[in-house]
Amino acid sequence: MSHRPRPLTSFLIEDILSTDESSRLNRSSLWTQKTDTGPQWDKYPGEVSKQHFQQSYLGVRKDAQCLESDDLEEDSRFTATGKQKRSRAAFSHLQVLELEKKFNHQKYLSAPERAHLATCLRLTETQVKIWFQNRRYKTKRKQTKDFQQPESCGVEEQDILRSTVLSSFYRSCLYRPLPGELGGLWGPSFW
DNA sequence: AGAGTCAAGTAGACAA
DNA sequence: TTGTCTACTTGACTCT
Repeated sequence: MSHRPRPLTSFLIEDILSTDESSRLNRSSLWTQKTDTGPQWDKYPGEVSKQHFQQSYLGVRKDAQCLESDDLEEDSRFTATGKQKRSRAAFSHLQVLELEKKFNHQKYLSAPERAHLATCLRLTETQVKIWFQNRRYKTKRKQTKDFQQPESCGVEEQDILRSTVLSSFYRSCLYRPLPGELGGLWGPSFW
């Protein structure tokens, strides 16, 4: 069986509008990822701008039909040389927010902490690990850049972080939390 | 169209 | 040997 990356906008709108979680899971199980990432069905809504949402809305049904009627789209998932295209999961703003919160608190995670965070955020441990690796490198790069460009030193990292996360949140104005997100980690006290 | 972003891939180093 | 680290690079995607 070949591994096919899930297209970014596939089922996006239906995922958001549907309240039938099991049907969403069934559809997402059509796809397996190249890595151990697993289906990413719950990760896209928060990353999509209103404009992109509106554009996607027109095409999503066609997209879903193609997927259900199989291989019409097959060619688009592979390069001209027959190699599989690489997929890039887009974490939801809430996942990023929680990762950032954790990162602010501690730059390195132990294995149990990583496992716990991964479970809470419905990510794999590898995704959490890679995110922290990338985040540390990003921070270091930024510090280097700031050192070379002292005029930008007035802005605190926390402010940049906050604006990034918030703008991501406001952009994705169509986000609706899943039932499971309303309690626990994303409870009312969170905001 | 080109620049920027970011998750994932790669390579080499290190520790247990 | 295995797992994780840094320091990049790659490739898909978004924004302007």
